[in-house]
Amino acid sequence: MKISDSVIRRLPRYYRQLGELLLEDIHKISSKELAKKMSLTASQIRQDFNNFGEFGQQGYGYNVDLLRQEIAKILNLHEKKSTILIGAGNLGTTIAAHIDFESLGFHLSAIFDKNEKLTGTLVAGVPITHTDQLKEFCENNAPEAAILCIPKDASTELVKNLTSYGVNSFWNFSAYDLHVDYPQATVENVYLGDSLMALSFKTQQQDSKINHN
Amino acid sequence: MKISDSVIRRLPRYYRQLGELLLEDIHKISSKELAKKMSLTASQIRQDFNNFGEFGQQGYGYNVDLLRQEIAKILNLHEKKSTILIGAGNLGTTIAAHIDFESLGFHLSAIFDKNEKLTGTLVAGVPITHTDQLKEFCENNAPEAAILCIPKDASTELVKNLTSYGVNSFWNFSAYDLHVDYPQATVENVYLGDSLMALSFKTQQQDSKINHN
DNA sequence: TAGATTGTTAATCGATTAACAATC
DNA sequence: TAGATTGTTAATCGATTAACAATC
Repeated sequence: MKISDSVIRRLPRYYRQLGELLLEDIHKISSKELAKKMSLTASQIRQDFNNFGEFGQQGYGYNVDLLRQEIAKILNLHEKKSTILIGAGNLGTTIAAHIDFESLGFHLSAIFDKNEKLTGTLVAGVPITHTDQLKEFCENNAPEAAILCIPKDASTELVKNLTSYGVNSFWNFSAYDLHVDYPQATVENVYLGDSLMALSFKTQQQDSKINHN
Repeated sequence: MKISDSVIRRLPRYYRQLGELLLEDIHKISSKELAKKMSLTASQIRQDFNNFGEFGQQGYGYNVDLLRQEIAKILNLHEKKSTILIGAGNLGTTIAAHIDFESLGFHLSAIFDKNEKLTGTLVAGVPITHTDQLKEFCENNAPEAAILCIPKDASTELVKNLTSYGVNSFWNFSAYDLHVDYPQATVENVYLGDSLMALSFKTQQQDSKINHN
């Protein structure tokens, strides 16, 4: 079945929210209560879940622990996908250090940078390897995913190479619309700038609303 | 008029894409051509623009420079909103250094951190101020936006204070669903983890599709 | 059992797509 | 003028919401 992008975007939110509930020692929740917490509707939540199975119990609601595990399965968080990060600059090192890959379904196997001076330096416990070794590493270790923290111009060529080495998941921070031809590839583009522009727009909208009242 | 979230999310993409076109010295484009480049439909693009005005010319298309300027106006990129960043840790300093605030409609006025050892250190040309000074700074400088790069637990209290100091735009990296009660507040939550989980899901979906063929 | 809440079907709403007159 | 392409109205599609029987 085809899962819509709207649903895909809500799945991680459910997963996070259920984690929060467990921290508060809440182990049972109804779609109505969850809806209130997440600014959704109970119908929407039940529709979302019913894309994947029946996780609740009539008259009772949902078991938080169980539901969270089910969503983890749906998101495939248990299969730790071997991942390489390319570009150990400011952004790259921060991503490496800041993201909890293991709990998100990934494992950071290697970090590459073309700057020889950085070779061997540890970032988040992973030594930086020179980009020259990229092909060999991929042939030996078959990483599934790559995180791109390199300038825009370098990305196109690199992605072409990486797909030929068998990498087909891309988490792209290069601030441009990465479009990969290979049909088996999956790309998740992150544009922090877009998010900030959206904030600019929404703030302005909010201001004008207030001034008109 | 109420602008839907779908449209808001596309506006920065248009802005970026038009910038790319200018770099390639392309100054004229039709909705059809733009649609192809952005994987949208020509109708959708024209509908989007017509929320805000008439920017094209029948029989010709759109002037890229002009259209880009119009979208900049719509996004309010020209009004440089005074902004403070809170939390000069790994993520905070990277955001400060990596984001081109000026071209996105913001101006980074100050960076705050509670660690006294960091006070005075320059990050992206801006000296770190101790959090004790936050209230005073806001009273004197009236920043409009705040970027939150602090742990989740500290956020709720901080946001409460900031709203009382008149800050009502929040760019939140604290990895939790920031929900601000104040009706005049605008929040843009960034969850890098959600994005990575979405990649995990989409990759799995892609894999199963390929295996079924 | 009675009350609650799910799973699921039906109705509604809004966003996307198609069509076409207006016009450059 | 003829061709192209917009702006805009109408049709379609898909997502959200409402309703309710099933059932715990």
